Amino acid sequence: MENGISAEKCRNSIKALEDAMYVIGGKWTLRVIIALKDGHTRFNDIQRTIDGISAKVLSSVLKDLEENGFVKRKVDIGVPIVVEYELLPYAETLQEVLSALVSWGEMHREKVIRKQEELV
Amino acid sequence: MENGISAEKCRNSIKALEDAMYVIGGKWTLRVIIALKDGHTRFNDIQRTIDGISAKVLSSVLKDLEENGFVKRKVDIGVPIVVEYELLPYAETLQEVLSALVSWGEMHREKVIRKQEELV
DNA sequence: GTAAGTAGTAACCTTTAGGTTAGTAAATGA
DNA sequence: TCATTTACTAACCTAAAGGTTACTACTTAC
Repeated sequence: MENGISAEKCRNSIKALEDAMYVIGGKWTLRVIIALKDGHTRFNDIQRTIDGISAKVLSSVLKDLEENGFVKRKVDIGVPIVVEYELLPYAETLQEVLSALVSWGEMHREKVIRKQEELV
Repeated sequence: MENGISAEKCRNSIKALEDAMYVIGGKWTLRVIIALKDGHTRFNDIQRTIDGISAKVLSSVLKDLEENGFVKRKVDIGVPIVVEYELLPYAETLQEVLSALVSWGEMHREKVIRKQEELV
């Protein structure tokens, strides 16, 4: 385990893991991405879709998503002004992570439920 | 999008996602799992392996991992008492999540670096 | 005339994960 | 003999993520 190459590799994997968690590990980040995927493109629409999120938090999540290249903010200057948030292709790169997390989460929940039933 | 079945499915996926993030989303959780995978089984050994983790935090992470069925705590009553933490097979179910996160993190970092280089 | 919707921001507060320091008690090493 | 190692725990503190409330200025609907 302690030869140079594999230790280096291991450190890189950990770094990558932490980078990923930093970007998508927020409480609301993935939910906002899912809402956008689901076709909700406007601020209040997204907020209504995601139960419990506040305007302040949604605003900051959207800014982070923009900075990270997941989302484009489009402003239509009209009457009234309409702002739309559009998922960029880069968001699709998360697909594997998302589905791995979802299927693990489902599996884990079933396990937890089985365990609880055993205790009854 | 708004028919009953797919909305229900969507809500379940989100729930699963949140469950997963709740279990593995802590700052140190995945790193502790990796250290255990790497063959570090004893408390101080793990702590030395993971740069920056405190005894208090390691202790609580290990307790959570035990509760979630990832880890078994084994006590050898001898002189001195030796405690060993052993990864259970259940931890292997995380493999897909881990590798998806690592490869996404690597890809994302490269993208960020490229972007920074463009700016120079 | 007033309520509600548009997309947010400002100021403030709370919660909690995590960090810091110190200490246990017995054993080994220098 | 003094420091170090073992596996932690207790008490305390901090930072930051997130929550709450109120407000903007304009428009449409009732």
